[in-house]
Amino acid sequence: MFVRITTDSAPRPNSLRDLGMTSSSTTLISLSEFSYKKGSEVYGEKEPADYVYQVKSGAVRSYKLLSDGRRQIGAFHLTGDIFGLENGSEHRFTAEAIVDTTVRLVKRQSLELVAESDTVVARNLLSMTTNNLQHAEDHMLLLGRKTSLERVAAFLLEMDKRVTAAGVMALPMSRRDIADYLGLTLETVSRALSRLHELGVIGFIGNTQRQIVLLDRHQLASLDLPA
Amino acid sequence: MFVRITTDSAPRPNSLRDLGMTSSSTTLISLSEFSYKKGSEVYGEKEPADYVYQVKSGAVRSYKLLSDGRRQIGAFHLTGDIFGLENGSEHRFTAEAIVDTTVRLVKRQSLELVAESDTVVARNLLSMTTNNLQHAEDHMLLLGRKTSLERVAAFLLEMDKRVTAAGVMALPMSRRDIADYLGLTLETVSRALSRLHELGVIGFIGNTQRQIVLLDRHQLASLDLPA
DNA sequence: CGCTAGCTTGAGCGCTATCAACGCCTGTGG
DNA sequence: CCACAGGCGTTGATAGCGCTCAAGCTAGCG
Repeated sequence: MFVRITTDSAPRPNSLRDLGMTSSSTTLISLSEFSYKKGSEVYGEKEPADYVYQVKSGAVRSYKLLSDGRRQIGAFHLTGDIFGLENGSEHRFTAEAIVDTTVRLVKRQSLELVAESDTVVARNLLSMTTNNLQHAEDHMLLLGRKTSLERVAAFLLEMDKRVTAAGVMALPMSRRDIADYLGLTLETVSRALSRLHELGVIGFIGNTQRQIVLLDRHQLASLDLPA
Repeated sequence: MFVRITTDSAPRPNSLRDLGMTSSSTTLISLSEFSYKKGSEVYGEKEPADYVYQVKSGAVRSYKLLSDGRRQIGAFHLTGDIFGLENGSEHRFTAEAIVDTTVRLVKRQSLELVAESDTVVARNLLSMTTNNLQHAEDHMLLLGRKTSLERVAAFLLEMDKRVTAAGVMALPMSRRDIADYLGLTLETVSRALSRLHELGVIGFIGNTQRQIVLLDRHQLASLDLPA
């Protein structure tokens, strides 16, 4: 079955290999792997975008910095996510490993070469870009118009869809990362989480505070988008 | 000369006609025109995205609403801008005419049909989507991390690039529209503009306050991005 | 075992929102 | 031609949400 980009439910290509190999093209895309230690940079803003990446294991943050150090994280990339796909020749974010991370990577140029002749690959590229755009559009609404509690609730629901295993969310990122993703300070994020805990909406597991159980998704959703 | 999407300076296709006609395809894309009165809706969020639009004259705002009325404007579309290009089947924003507006429109399906066989058109679609993505990414930084003065300064500089004629910016949108674009209230926008006026950075022309002269672009830029 | 990084919590402050009053311009109808 | 209403913008007073500064706690690690 072929992906139809004309529907909202079009699945995004879920691996770099898929991107290249569903193609009828005979061109082979070379895949390699690379590992980054916690905190190290995968690429920097304005650097030439020579590679496209997929998280094999670990987690990555993409962010922009202002000259005085204010940081806005645009996205978190978790296992399976593809990132670093730019259309121009330069990266528009800095990407950093949040924890020890292994990525697969392909040369961007080889991808473009295939896309040139292969409609399926080209459509997948457009589809991925559109998914990124949609995420950014939703995030603008959050950043521009939501309260701190709504932002944190929305964050938990988003992560729930992506990292929950056996009912427990294991967050790789720190409070500061969450804060810079949500346009808040780490203290405000911490207070919101405490409040959700008091309300019985979430629970913590273990002594690190990064394992969270969603006890009441319905109430969480109503906090995200109030009646 | 063909557009190369591999460069940052790739010009965006600047008309719907271009999108269809630079193509080697023999398929004809039917162009029609339609006019909207000030304040009327071009399309609503979640409506099927059957057409793609280009502003012939006037101005359009694209926004999302929360259930309690909070509004986030994602973009302003001015003369020449193409909007309503969704990759899914539904619009993700509501689009409204800010002033009396005339648009050109094409059926989305016909565009997709051409893109199917025509690499140039397909690349232009990707290029336009990427431009929208880049704008959204920059706007996330603004909404998440900039002060009110920085936001207004950034807004003026952005509009300056797009609507300035003979040194005067004629803004079609109200203070409330600007506020909902910048994630502020209209009072805060008004105060920021007054402050910029006091500082001698901008001037007003006429008795409507929508004609603005940038007296000191350099200072404005330094207010947008402080050292 | 002490040190550091990360998280929580408290106290106080400041920026932006809220509420309100007012002015100006425009359109409308007497 | 004038009176009036409504839309839009500005400005002031006050409030409140989230930020800043600070202290203290815990876990992990050398």
